[in-house]
Amino acid sequence: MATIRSHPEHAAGPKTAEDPRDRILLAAGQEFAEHGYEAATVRDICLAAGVNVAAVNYYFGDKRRLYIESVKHAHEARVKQVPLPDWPPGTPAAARLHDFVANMLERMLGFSQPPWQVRLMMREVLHPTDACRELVEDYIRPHFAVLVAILDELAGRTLAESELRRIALSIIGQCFLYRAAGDVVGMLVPSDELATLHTPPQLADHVTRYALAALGLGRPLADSLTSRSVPGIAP
Amino acid sequence: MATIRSHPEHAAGPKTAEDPRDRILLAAGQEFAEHGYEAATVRDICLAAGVNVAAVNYYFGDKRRLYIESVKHAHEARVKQVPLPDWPPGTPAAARLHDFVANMLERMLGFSQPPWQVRLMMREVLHPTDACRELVEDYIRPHFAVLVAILDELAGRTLAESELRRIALSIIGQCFLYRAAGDVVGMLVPSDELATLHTPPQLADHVTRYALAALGLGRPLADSLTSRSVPGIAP
DNA sequence: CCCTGTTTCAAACGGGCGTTTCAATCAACT
DNA sequence: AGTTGATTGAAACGCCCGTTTGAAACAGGG
Repeated sequence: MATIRSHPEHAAGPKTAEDPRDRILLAAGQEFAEHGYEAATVRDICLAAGVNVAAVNYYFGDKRRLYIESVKHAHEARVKQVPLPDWPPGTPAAARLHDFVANMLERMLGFSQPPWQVRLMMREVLHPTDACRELVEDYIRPHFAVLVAILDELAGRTLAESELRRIALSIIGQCFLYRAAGDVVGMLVPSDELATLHTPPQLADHVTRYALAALGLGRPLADSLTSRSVPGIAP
Repeated sequence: MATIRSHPEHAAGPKTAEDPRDRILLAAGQEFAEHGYEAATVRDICLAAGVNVAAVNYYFGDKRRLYIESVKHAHEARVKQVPLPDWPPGTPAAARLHDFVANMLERMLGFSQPPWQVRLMMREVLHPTDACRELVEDYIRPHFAVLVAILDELAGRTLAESELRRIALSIIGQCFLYRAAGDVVGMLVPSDELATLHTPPQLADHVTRYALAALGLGRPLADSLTSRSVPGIAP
């Protein structure tokens, strides 16, 4: 038995000590996020995970089920990573709106965490598959409800639920654009401006200010004083 | 041979509907829009176009060049199909803003034209390839400049260019969400509400009203509370 | 030790892909 | 008609895909 035990790397892999199943899930999430379901190959996934090609079939059955599992895995990790703020009672609705927007932008654009998880979920949002409905129910709808509640309070409970939803979607859309079409935004905006005015904190201020002004609760974006700068969120 | 019949050189009358090159471009645009570059197959494209598989190589060289040509083709067709309104001098800026938003929504969501052209361009925006930069320069940037000019006039030329760009992106983001994440929006909003309040005309009204209110030029969306202060945000 | 069930491995299978081949066909002109 | 060059067609090529195989390596209890 002169078979060469060419187990790829015992030390060079990301985390060789973990279960092969977890390593496959990690590598699959990254590959699917980067290239999409069709273009990602199980061979590349297994190479990155340091396992044999047969392992994906052994642990997950086939490529489709591996994909669904990796989406759910990334989703659950993300929920634990960036939870919504836990506002103490009495926190003003306007402050909660700003926190909510900042949280959403940080989750979508923040560099503090590996980007592939959000990229993977974005793919589901943009081109839904079987994993999408679960994602919406567990992850997106609760967040949406929180935003609607904040807006309801901000508007003094004078607006219809349908109108609140439209305003909520307007706010989400502004954040969504930067995540989904960030490359095009980068082409439309000078690069120096991009680095200074289109960062998550700056955008959170802008989106919040825009919403409050539209609701008649803040200073309008355009009046005689705004040409310089409207003070953002005071520390 | 690597010779490509890139364009029919003979000056004879173009048989528009029967030219194999055009039939391939049409079918390719639909297939690429539906399934994406990787998942679309040359065989399906040729089947739909009613030509032999060798034709795509004969006319375009390879799949990649066919893709780029089909994106440009769809783009040019779209520009001719839905041009920007030609406002007579003196048209109020607010009216032009509403027209602009309605035009953009109609172009993105309208049912009056085959949807695959916009779907194809959306793919480029969401996951740029070689064809993207050309698309931005020829198609998106001029529209963006028109929107910025409208906003500049609306704000009485008091806002910095950078601020105008941010507001413009806010407006575009709201429209973009419905196009790119329409499926998720459909899950978050009751279906009856979707059919009545989230149509292109209704959305155009909403987005315009939202922007005008934020600029302090229209009635706030929640106008019963305009006198209330906003603790925690504005000084 | 052997037996038993689980996990890993190299190799291969069948199929679909983009691409190429080359002979057949067509259109136009001499 | 014959010639020529541009198109079309059926078939095949080589490659890589997801998946399967069957045996080797491992682990634990008798």
